[in-house]
Amino acid sequence: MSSDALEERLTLCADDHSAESLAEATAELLIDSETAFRVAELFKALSDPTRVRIIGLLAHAELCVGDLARILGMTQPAVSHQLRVLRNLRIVRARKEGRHVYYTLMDEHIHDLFDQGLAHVRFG
Amino acid sequence: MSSDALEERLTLCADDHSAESLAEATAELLIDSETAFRVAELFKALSDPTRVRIIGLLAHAELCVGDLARILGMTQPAVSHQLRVLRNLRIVRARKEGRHVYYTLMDEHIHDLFDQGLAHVRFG
DNA sequence: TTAATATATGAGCAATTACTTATGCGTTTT
DNA sequence: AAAACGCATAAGTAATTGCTCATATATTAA
Repeated sequence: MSSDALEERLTLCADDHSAESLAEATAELLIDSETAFRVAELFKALSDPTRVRIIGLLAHAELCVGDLARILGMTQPAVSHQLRVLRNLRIVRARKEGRHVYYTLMDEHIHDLFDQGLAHVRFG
Repeated sequence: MSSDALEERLTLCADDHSAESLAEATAELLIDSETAFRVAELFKALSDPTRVRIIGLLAHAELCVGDLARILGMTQPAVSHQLRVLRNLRIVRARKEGRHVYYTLMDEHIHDLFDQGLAHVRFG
């Protein structure tokens, strides 16, 4: 669902630049502020190198907090803080087992979104 | 290319938690720091509500800076600053014509990545 | 129970961010 | 030529972020 075949890409800004006619022409194109905030929030969760590496690991393996910290060479609280960010935005899911907490990615949708960003950097 | 059918998702952290065996098991899964930085940088460009709205507009229309500012109800320098962020990361492309500068999204890959994030928020 | 382990959380700090106002540069108009 | 327009940029500022160390909570072991 990348681009709609029915609609051409407009080029505005030709003659009239009044706020009224612009608002009319772009009313449906302008993303409302709540949606914009939530989209930004989702991408923000993926916008830190540490979280990128955590997601990259959890895309292929279920890991507990301590092992994530050891693999990344970071302190346990630092990793826990980042995991909380990812949990709050439903990027990862936690499964408690004894005194360990195992993390994985929430779903395939997140996996795809992440892979697409990774692919864009690797073969872009 | 979402998930590889050949590989099962591992569950580590079973018995041995030594740094050596973990490093061995996850060596290929761990994203190198430069790649992690660049992926984070890409997502960071999409992680601000103003930039999300700009990208949402440019996904459907080619617009000059002044009109973007009018549509968004923001000052022109504020929009210019965000456009520079997007330009530096090759998210948008600028086309100069007279004293106007028209912006659009760089390519369909960016369009798809953005749409996927938007869809995840809207239906998901 | 007491001690040890695994994780989560709170406070504090340096670095970053997104805006503001002021101004500079290039293009068009008169 | 000068004036007006469109955009980019610089400096400054309040708010946010990602870490640190210290501590709280929960589970298992002795």
